[in-house]
Amino acid sequence: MSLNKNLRTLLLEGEALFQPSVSLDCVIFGFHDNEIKVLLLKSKSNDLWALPGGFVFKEEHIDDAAIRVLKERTGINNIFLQQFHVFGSPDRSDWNVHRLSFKKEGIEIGPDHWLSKRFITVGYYALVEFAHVIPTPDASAQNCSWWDLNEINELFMDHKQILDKALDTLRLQLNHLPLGYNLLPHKFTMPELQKLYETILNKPLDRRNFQRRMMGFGILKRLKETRKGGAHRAPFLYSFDMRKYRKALKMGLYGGW
Amino acid sequence: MSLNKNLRTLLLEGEALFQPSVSLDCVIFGFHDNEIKVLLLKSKSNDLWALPGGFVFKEEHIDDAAIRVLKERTGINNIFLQQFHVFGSPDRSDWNVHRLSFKKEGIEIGPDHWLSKRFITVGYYALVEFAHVIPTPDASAQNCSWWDLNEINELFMDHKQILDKALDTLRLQLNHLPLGYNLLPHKFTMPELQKLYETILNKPLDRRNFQRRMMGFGILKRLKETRKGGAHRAPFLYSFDMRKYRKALKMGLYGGW
DNA sequence: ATAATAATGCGTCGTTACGACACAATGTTA
DNA sequence: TAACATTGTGTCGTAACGACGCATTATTAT
Repeated sequence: MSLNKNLRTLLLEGEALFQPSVSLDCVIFGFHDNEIKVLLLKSKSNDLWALPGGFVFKEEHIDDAAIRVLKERTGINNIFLQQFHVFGSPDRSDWNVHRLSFKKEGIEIGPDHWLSKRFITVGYYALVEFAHVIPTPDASAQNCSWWDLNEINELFMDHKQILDKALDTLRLQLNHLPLGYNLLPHKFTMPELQKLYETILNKPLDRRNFQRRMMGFGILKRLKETRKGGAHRAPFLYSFDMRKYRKALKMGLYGGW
Repeated sequence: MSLNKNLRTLLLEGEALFQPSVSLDCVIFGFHDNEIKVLLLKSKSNDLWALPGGFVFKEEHIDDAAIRVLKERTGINNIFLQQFHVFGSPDRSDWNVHRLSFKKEGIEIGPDHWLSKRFITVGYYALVEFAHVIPTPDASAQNCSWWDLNEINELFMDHKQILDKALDTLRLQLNHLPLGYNLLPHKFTMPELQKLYETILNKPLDRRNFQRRMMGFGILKRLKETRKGGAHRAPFLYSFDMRKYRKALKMGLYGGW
């Protein structure tokens, strides 16, 4: 089996290829059906789902490694990607977990195997346009698919904590980044944008005040089209005004002194 | 010489003691004479100043390693300490720099020496009370002292970039953390607190509006004492109201939705 | 002593931001 | 064609905030 071969290659040659001790894990956020989605991998050798992650090549920038992983799992370039935390507990994984996992695949690894050693992992979160993603498993996974944020309970190792931390960071940075540009399609309606914010903040917002505030930022432009086909009055479509958007990013965005 | 012995120990035994590939560097901020200060180390074997840094013991949490470094350089426990970025460029150091540095000390290290390898470093920034710090050099340093932020130009390797990034992060997080508690002495005056903000933000603020806003946060209490001895009217002393301070931290602090 | 000085304490005014809410407009379905 | 649900737009009152005036007070100069 081809994937299995890739897995063996990883196990045998990984130590020579990758920077030791360091890994990275990506929390890939999407937005669909008014729900926050997270892209997860189902391990072949383990019943738990996990965040897509990877290792850093010996001569690779760690941010480039994250971009590479993202590209491999989603097929997307130019992803909004951000470091958010380093998870450096000495017991965030133990080699026995890996041993048992790989044993199911008929592969034996000992405590001295490079994968059994302690890894410090750098967390990245990504905001991607749901519809553009082609979920693609890696060598060690049998499945790759979107999960509803609210339905995620237990994950592999400390990945649930990593996910939670990513979400906290996202909420903290909400007022500093023009959310939506990366998560929504090019054209979107105001109610859709509002739903996104409501979902992330986990609380309802006033329709009219939301619109006033959003428009006040001056980075949205209303198109002449409306979204017909809905069950009621057709809402206008909006898109981000890239000129003002970039300008706002440079100015340091909203709020503050 | 004792320090030299420590240095040799580090060079010879480091590989066995420390997690490979991973280091950490600390940007230690202080505030004194209306200036932001940064604690720097002067290498024995190099003319450049550097951020205090260190490595992570095999069974040590990376955050604990940062706490340990901070404790060693400043003598302070309970420091406000925060990860802010991972610097993972493959060429952020090259082994030749280390080779030349140590050569001056009469120590030869080759490209295969563990210190010559590539390191990915985790940046931490700390806010400390200037007067409590006892600057203490480490084994590889001949000097440890405070520098004026504005007078820092070139630093060892990429440490200037790390410093700049720390400062950016600090400014971004200004509205989310009650600055001052960690940087100022227990009792302080409103003009002192204002100077701190002005220095970090690098722009003047209105005296009266600043006071109104600060008091509005409800985490300061005005004492009955004044600071006499200044050249003019004696300003009141303030201190943080710890009960309300902690409460504010939990509530998520100011601003936002 | 007494006045000059300069920084601090405290308040006002006008504008803007924002939460709560009312009402009109519009596309779909019964 | 009417009922309905959702969207578009505006108002009102309060709170936040920037700009600014004036009184207060500790030190210094005369």
